[in-house]
Parts: sequence; C-alpha cells; structure tokens
Amino acid sequence: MSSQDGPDVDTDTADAVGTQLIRLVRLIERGQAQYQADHPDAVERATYHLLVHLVKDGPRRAGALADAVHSDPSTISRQIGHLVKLGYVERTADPEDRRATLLVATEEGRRIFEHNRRLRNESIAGMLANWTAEDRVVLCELLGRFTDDFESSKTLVAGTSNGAA
Amino acid sequence: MSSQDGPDVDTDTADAVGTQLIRLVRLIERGQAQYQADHPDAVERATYHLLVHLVKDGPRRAGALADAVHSDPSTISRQIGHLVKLGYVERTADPEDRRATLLVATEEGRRIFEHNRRLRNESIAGMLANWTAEDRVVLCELLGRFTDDFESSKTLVAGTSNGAA
DNA sequence: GGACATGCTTGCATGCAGCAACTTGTTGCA
DNA sequence: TGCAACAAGTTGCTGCATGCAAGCATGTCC
Repeated sequence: MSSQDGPDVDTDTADAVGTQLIRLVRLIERGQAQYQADHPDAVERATYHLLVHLVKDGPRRAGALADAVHSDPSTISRQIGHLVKLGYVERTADPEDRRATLLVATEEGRRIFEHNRRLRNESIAGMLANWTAEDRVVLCELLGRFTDDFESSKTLVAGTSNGAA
Repeated sequence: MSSQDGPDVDTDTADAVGTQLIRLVRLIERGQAQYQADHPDAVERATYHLLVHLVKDGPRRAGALADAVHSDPSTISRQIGHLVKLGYVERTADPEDRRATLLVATEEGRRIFEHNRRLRNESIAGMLANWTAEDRVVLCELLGRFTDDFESSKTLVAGTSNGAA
C-alpha cells in the first residue's frame, strides 16, 4: 500500500493516525467511565457538558443549548433540572420572551468547572513531564491543526467512530 | 501562569493540549452520534467494539471480552446476541471447557470491519491531504507517544473526562 | 459421588434519551 | 380587540442499554 502513491496520499500514515486516535479516544472514554464509577453522585457527562457551555459562553436559553449539543429539548430540560437541583445553574426568566428561560451558571457551578479544569491540566502536565518543551509545543500545534481540519471536513467521518480501531 | 516555572512545567501548554483534546474528542463523538442517527439499523458502538476485538485479537471467550471492555458479562452476552443475529459472530463450543463459548468473527464480520476501517482511513487521509509528509509523520509519532504516556499515567485523569472543556 | 466453584444466560430494576401532548406566552391578521 | 397560528419548555410515555441477582450447565476437588 505504501508503495502506491495515489491521489489520496499516504494511506499508511492515515491508518496509523487513525489507530492512535482510536487508542486515545478509548483511553479517555475509559477514564471517564472510571470517574463515573468512582463518583456515583457525579453529574452525568452530557449534563456536565451543558454546564461547561454555560460557563464558557455565558447565559443561554434551553433551546440554544439543545441546538448546540444536538439534543432534544426535553432532554435538555431534565439535564438542566439536575444542575439546578445541585445548585450549579439557575433558571431565570428571559426578559425578552417570558416563555423562555435564561440559564445561568452559578458561582458554585463555575467553581466546579474550574476545579475540574485544573485537575485535567495537572494530569496532562504530568503526562508531558518528560517531553521537551519543543515537542510539547509541536504536539499542541499539530493537534490543533488536525482538529481544525477534522472540523472542516464535511464528510464527518462515519468511519472514525464505528470503523474505529 | 506561564511565567511561573514550577516543578510541573508548562501549565499553559497542558491547558492548550487539553483544550484541543476536548475539541477533538467532542468532534469524534459527534461524528459517531451522527453516524448512528443516519444509520438507525447500525450496530451499537459498544457492540461493534466487541466485533473489533474479535477480528483483531482472534476468537475469545465472553468472559475475556467482558474483562477487556470492563463490562458486565450479561451485557456482553446480549451484545454478542445482536452480533450473532446479524451474522457477524458465531458462538462455538470451547473444546477446553464446555461451559464456555468461544466467540468467533465470521467472514461477514471481518468484511464489515475492513469496510469501516477503509472508510476511516479515507476520511483521515482527506483531512491530512494538505499536510506535508513530514508533518503527517510527526503528528502520528507525537500522538502515539502522548497516548503511550496517557496510558501509563496511573492517575487516569478524572478531570480529562468531566473537567473536559 | 457430592459439595462447591466457574461461565454464561435470563429476570428484574434503574436510568437516559426521544417523541408526543400539554401549558404558557407571543405574533399576526382580520 | 379578538382569535388563530406559532414558539419555548415541561411532563407522560416508551424504547433501549446496562448492572445486579438468580438460574442453569459444566467443571473441579475432596
């Protein structure tokens, strides 16, 4: 295969990159599952994702969140319900449209988010501890570039998911 | 922060890498979800994962699969049931222990797997089409190294999952 | 040969997600 | 103004996946 330089270059490298991606995604997912198992009271991942949106993007309406994460409004409603019960999010009336509810992350919600981000950064810093500064930067840059290309790729990779690994 | 060179170097780079990882994982997950939505009859991801194991590692017992993916044996049993119904896997008696069932990927199962891998590779090759050969190789190498370090990191990153972006 | 352990399957309960119906509020048009 | 159509969110219902516990068949040890 590698000797065959067709128009779509370098199938071998693509395969290798795909393999590494699969491994990485699987490891991350396993870490997530482990975390959920160790913390039975922790908020569901998809639910936490909503909190992240609210912290990073500011107050949003439920519908906007539903669009952002491609979920059903009813699902969003229940997930937000959990976050409200935990005190991470507040439902406030939208002054522009009293049918809608503006969702706002509370101080506690922000604190949780920052805490988790710090944990993540410490873990990653630990993994990169033995890397040269240059390699770290190159990894970051190439990873960013690849993600950009991934994002702009219209054909959104049906195979990367299932064809994975 | 970047001016503070503590023992755990380079928090900024760690944060940037984390951010890119989150983006990438999220894109991949979205791609997977999209695929599932577009192909309602497609096999469940976790279930497909079992097929991948059987194709790549050869025949396995159900218990071995359960250990490999950290799932309950009952879950494995049902998932294998789906694959059997689709004709992707066969249950054969284990000659060494007649309580156990050796699970074997069928020719059709292998074909499905190869098909998906080809799709994945084509997608990735497309994303990397504008990259120089050198950058592609470097990406692959650094990605592999990072995944290795991720894997060997004991503290399996509670934060990468939830703390994620 | 019988007691106990092992490998898998099935019954039951839980939890999440989506569709549909409903409530409340808004907009448009006569 | 008044009524009809529409929009935003919430709740009832269903389907689906998963895990625990019980059951069944086989294997192992005394």
